[in-house]
Amino acid sequence: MALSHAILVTLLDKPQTGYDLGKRFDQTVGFFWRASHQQIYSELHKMANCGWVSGQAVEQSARPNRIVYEITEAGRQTVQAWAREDSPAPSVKEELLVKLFALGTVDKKVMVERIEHRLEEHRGRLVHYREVMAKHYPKPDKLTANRRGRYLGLRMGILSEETGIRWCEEALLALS
Amino acid sequence: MALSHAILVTLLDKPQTGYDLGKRFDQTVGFFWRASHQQIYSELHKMANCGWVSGQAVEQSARPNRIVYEITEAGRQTVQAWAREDSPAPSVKEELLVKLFALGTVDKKVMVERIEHRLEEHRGRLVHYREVMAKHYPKPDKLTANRRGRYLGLRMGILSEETGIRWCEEALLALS
DNA sequence: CTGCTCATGTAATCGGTTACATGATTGT
DNA sequence: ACAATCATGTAACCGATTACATGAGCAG
Repeated sequence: MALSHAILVTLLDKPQTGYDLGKRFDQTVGFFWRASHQQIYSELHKMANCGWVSGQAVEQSARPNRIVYEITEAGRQTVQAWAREDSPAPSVKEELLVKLFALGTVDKKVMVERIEHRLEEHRGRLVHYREVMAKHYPKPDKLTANRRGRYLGLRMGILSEETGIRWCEEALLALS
Repeated sequence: MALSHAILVTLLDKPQTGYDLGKRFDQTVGFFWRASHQQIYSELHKMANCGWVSGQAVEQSARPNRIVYEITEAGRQTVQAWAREDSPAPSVKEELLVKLFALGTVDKKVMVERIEHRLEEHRGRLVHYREVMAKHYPKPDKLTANRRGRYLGLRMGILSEETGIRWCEEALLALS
């Protein structure tokens, strides 16, 4: 289990529906853990069976009904125990880097284009992260524990993008 | 398909057995794409059916027989076509960062220990990468296309570890 | 009138992990 | 004596992706 924990952590904030979780995932935890809506819904059902969350249907007119999930005491304890465990090294799947290993056999022009494209993605995300930083964490020295965790996550995002940009620039230089 | 391509790329170098591939994966492409031996064997069977590789059994006395796989012309074309495609953004699963999002509810001391442990892992890998760099790429300006690709992969590894170290140090400071 | 947002789900399939199996040889 | 290395595989399971389905309301 692993996605389940990411969901529990998000539910610590406040009760949410599967739909809400899907959207928030894309903005916050999503950088470190991606999940599709199907996965989230099925995981919520499983967790409700385990008693880690409890769902409450909310009737709506002219809209599909919502099911708001709340973390239970058992769920909180699960999070605590999980946080105490050692985290496995992050799993990486970097297709672009695998392609680089075939640089002898592959058209160099195409690789340059791919790296340029990657560079643009990094730049776009970096701009976005910096905006979030300026807006939500203008003074990062005095923060509650909760917000400090999120701040550090954002810092990781910014450092990663900067490194990605530096690597792309270096790679483009080496291939020219 | 994706692991199949990582295998094909490795076979571009020279024909190899599933066992060899498993070991080389841990050293080279393995940083960007991890795979267990079971996965590699079953993938090789599939690829042999597709005609991307051809296997040749080698009898051995007092050792299990080896099956040496070679990339075929069809396999080479598959690599070419795949390299031309756009690479999806790398998928990330960073459990430690997810835990940070629960910093309000979780024991801070435990988190500090986890980050210290992560820091040591980064430092260890960085030392190793720098040794490989000094040994195999002392003069990185004049390289064949093939070796330049691998060099850039190694550079990515070094930059990532350095960034990881910087982030861990920053996080430990923020949590003290 | 086209397409997007809200909101939940099923089914099929693929990719990956874990556990189990064999059996001689070499190193500590 | 015990563990590791070489070398290949099967089977069960879990996790993730892709495709498909529904259906009202609202904006361009």
